[in-house]
Amino acid sequence: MSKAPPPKPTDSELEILHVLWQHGPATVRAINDHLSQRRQAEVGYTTTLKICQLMLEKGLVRRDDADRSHVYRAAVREQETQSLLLDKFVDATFGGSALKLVMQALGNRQTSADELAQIRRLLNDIEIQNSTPNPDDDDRA
Amino acid sequence: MSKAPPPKPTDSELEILHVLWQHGPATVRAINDHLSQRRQAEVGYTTTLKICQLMLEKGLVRRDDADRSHVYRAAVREQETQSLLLDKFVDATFGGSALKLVMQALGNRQTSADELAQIRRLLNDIEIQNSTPNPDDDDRA
DNA sequence: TTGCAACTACGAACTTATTCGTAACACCTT
DNA sequence: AAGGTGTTACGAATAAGTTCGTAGTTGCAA
Repeated sequence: MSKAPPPKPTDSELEILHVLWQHGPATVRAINDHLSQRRQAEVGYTTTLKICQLMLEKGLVRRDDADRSHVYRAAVREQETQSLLLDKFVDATFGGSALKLVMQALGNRQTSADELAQIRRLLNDIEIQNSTPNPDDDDRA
Repeated sequence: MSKAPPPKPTDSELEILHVLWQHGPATVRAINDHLSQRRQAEVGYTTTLKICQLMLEKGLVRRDDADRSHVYRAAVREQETQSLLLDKFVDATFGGSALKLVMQALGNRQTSADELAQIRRLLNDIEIQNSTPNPDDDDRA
């Protein structure tokens, strides 16, 4: 038992992570510019700075402070973070049933033929995996 | 423009809504019992009461106060509420892409053959609807 | 070298959500 | 009628997240 995993990011933190995932390492200035563009209203510079500092303490980002303008980069992967948030959301909103969530997401929404095809492909992959159990499976546990 | 729609429920409020959706109208006592069972720890009775009162003000529940023990019932539908929360979640976590969410939900998770079949059925239904546009569509908008 | 501009650190105000204590009230039993 | 039990109403403490002002520092330009 050495290090605790990074906690669930808050909404504001997630917004900053999106910027870092999409554009790579960035200064607070750059992050703040992206944020201000993404939203309707301007975001206070020190607000963004503060959140970056909090995220650093939580281990959600790392920073390079060699230069005067520190450069922040994501310390958590996009997929893993989304998966973590998804788990909590499924539990809270759909009583833990990922199936209900998927049905709702597909049903109450405009989904293009292309997207449907992608999902079909994924479904096929999953069924192939299910029907041909890999003897090496215990390696990945 | 007459009445504002009920707002997004918080986590605690959602937990109470789950109880009401599942068991129908209930007193605070009954709700609190369900909540205490569902969680590991006991929930304070007045805590549950307070949240019910706040939900009443927000329009998330209605209540019948004819008897001394008021009876609360959900004022919002399960599906609509889940859809509302899902929208926000998809925006915040997956940048608005429901496809990414579905892929993640199916990919990073154990999904049974039965569930996969259900999704396939839904996919078929959607494609049929897409290919045979219904002239009555504007009735449902 | 002086002063301006940009940056970091820090604290405080504000908001929202959660939890619970206490008071007041009604009903029932004795 | 008195007292106990269960209920509602309300206020307050706490916690987490967000926002921003201010102070202090650094580097650069005039």
